[in-house]
Amino acid sequence: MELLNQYVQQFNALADEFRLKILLYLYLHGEQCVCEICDYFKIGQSNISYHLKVLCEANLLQKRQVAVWNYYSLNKSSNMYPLLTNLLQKIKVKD
Amino acid sequence: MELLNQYVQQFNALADEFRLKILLYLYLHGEQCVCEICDYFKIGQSNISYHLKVLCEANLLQKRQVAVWNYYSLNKSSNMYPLLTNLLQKIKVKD
DNA sequence: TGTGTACATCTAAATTTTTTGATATATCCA
DNA sequence: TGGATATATCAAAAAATTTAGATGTACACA
Repeated sequence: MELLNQYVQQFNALADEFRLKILLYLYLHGEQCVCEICDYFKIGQSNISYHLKVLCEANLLQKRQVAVWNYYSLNKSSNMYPLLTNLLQKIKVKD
Repeated sequence: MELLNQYVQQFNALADEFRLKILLYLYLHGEQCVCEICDYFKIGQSNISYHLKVLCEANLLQKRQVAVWNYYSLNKSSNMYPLLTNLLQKIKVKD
């Protein structure tokens, strides 16, 4: 049941309004650093970091460090990437 | 952002090991009543009812009542049905 | 009508997740 | 070196979810 638990972790990462909004933001704007995401959402930095970590651990985001900045972007090699982008596209169009 | 919140609700319903196991059980065995599910999982009836409700409210399951029995099955008209069955098939094969 | 069964719902307790503020670490630049 | 910035991590509080037991309701059958 290891695969089942991997899905549980991924669905759990996706099951949060704020995290889906972060994913949508990165889908629309491409790779962004934490402070840009903080500015955009007007939410505390430690809270953003927490949600980014949940998304990274579920393998939905990837992180790239350049000097002091940590850039996050959708992880194109995730098994969920096709589903996720399909869904974000629908949200983008509809909302 | 209504669509986004619909996805949040659906992912949330899927983000639980026990609920995924219920879905897998119904995928493999077809429509079952609550007491059959209770027998299978050896878990309290009120707890099963709670999880079935979460899955129904996310539109992933449907319910059919016949006399005293409530039969639950995968909701084939859910937007998630294709994804869900694809995923349950993978879990079935691999685990 | 009375009894048993299947199930939902309620409530309280237990558990988990999320938020917030504080602190720590690393890098850059004067 | 000292200060500023970016970000992770920690710990405590707040909030949400899950579990378990009790109760209520509807139906079937004697």
